[in-house]
Amino acid sequence: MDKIRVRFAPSPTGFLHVGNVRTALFNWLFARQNKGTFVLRVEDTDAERSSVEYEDNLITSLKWLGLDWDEGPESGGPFGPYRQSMRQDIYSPYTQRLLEEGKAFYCFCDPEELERNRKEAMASGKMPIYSGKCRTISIKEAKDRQAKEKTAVVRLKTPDEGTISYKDIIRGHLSFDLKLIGDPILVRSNGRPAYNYAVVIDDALMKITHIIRGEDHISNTPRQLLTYEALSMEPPQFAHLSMVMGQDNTRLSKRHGATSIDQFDKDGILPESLFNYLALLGWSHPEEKEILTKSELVKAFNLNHLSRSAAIFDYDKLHWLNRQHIKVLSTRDKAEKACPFLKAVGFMPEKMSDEIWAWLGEAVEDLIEGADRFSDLPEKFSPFFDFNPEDMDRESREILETECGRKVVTLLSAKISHTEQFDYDIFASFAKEIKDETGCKGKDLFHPLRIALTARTSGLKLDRFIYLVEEGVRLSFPRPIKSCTQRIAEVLDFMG
RNA sequence: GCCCCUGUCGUCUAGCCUGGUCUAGGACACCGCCCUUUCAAGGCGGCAGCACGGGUUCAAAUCCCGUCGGGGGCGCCA
Repeated sequence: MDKIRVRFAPSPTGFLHVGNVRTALFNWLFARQNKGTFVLRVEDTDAERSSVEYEDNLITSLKWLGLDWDEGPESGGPFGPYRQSMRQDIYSPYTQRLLEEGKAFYCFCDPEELERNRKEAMASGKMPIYSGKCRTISIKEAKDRQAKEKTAVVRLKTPDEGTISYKDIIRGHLSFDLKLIGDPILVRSNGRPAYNYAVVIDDALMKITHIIRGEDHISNTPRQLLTYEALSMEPPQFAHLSMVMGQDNTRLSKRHGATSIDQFDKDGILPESLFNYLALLGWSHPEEKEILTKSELVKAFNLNHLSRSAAIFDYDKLHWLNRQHIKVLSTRDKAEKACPFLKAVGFMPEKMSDEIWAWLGEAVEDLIEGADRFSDLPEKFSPFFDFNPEDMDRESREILETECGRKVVTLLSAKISHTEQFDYDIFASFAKEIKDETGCKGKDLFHPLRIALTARTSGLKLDRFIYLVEEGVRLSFPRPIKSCTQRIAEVLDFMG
C-alpha cells in the first residue's frame, strides 16, 4: 500500500476553533500512527475574507497544541506551493482538457437568473439544481463568446440519472441521487477555481490518500468524486467527522466562550489537556482509558472507531483532564506555567530570582491541588500578597466578633509579640495554650486563628501557609508579603 | 421546502456489524459518606440512559419499517 498522506486544509478567515482543530488532530494522529505524511495547506483563495493575521494565528495554534506537519506553507515540500493563492496557474491545463473532452462546458447564465431559479425551485418544494441550459452551446461558439464577453464560468457536466456512491471510513456506504446534483462550477468568471475544483486537483496533485474532514463536507463529496472521475484521477478515501457543538447543542460560535484555540492558553489549559480532550470527543480508548498522552493516543487511535453523531464540548471534563495533566508536571514546569498568570496580577516580579523560583515552586505544589487551570492561581495566591483586614468578607468579620474570636485573636497577638522567630511549631503550641486558656476549641478556635493570619475563612493548610509566609517575607516581591506578626497586629487593630 | 448525516444516563462514551453473557459498563457533572479541627483535592458509594411506535424472532439497545428530535448541505464562500 502507498504511504499514507493526509492534509489539513483550513481557510484563514477567522480564529481557529475547537471543531477545526479536532479535524487537524485526527488527521495528525492518523498520519503519525501510520508513519504517514501530514500536510498543511492554507486555502486562502477568498482574498476578501482571508488574512495573514488569521494564518499566523492558525499556525501558532496548531503548534501550541503540539501538531507538526511535514509539508506546509513555510516548510515547503515536494508538492508545493501549499498556499492555495499561489497555485492559481496550475488548474487551467486541467480545465482545458475537460473542456476539450466535452466533460466540462462554458456557462453564460446570469447569476441573478440562477438565483431566481433557485428560489423558485425551493418555493415549489424542489431541490435547487442548475438546469443544464448552457450544455448545448457548442464549444466553438462558447469560446468565441467567452473571448468577447469574458463572463462565462466553467461547469462540470454531470450525469442526470443513476446514483453515485462511495464507502466512507466512518459512515459506511453512502449514496446520492445524481438527479439532485447539478453541474457544479469549476472555474468562476474571474478565472479562479471554485473550492470544489481546487480541492480535488490539489489533493490529487499532493497525492493525498485519505481525506479526513468535517461532516459539513459530506454533500460536497459526490461532486468531488465526479470531478475525480472526469479527470481520470483515482479518488482518495474519505472519512467524515461528526461536528462539535456548544453546550446548548447549537453550532459552535463566539458566545460559547473559549472556542478559539488561543483562548485556552490564556485560561491556563495545558495543550496536552486539550489534545487529550479533543481526541476523546468522538473516539474512545479500547480499554476506556481517559487520561492519555500524545504518544499513547498515537498508538491507540483508530479511525474506524469514530462516533458518527455530533458531540457537545464539555468544559467540566476538559478541566478535569487538565487537572490530571497538571498533576504529573514537574515542580519546575508547574512554576513556569503558573508564573505568567501571577505576573499578570503583579504578584511575581518581572525578573525572577532563583530564590523566588524556589519559593514559587513550593507554593505552586501546595496551591495547584484542586485547581482546574493555572488561571485559578492568582485567586489562590492572594492570601499571601493581598492581605488586608479591610477587605474581609462578612463571615470573617462575624467570626471575629464572637466571644471566642475576640479572645483568641487578642491572646494570639499577645503571645506572638514576645516571639522573634515564628513558625508552625510555635503556632501549634500557641494554639494549644489558647485553647486551654480560653476554652475555645475546634472551629471556634481554628477559624479565628486562620482569619488572623489570612483574613479569610478558608485556604491552604496553616502549616504550609505559615511556612510559605515566613519564607516569603524575606524575598523581594513587587508586593511584599507581610509577616505573621504583622498580619495578626493588623487584624487586632482592625477589630479595635 | 428538498437532499444527506445522526439519535444509549444531564454530558462524553462502551456495547450494535457477528441478536441471548446487558437486571446496559466506564468517565465528567451532581448527591452522600470517609479523610481533613476549614475549603478544595483524594478515597468510597449513590442517582441517572437504550427517543417513540410498529414489526421480524423463542429472544432486540443490537435486524427491518415508520414517526419524532438534533445537525449539516442546497453560492461565481471555503
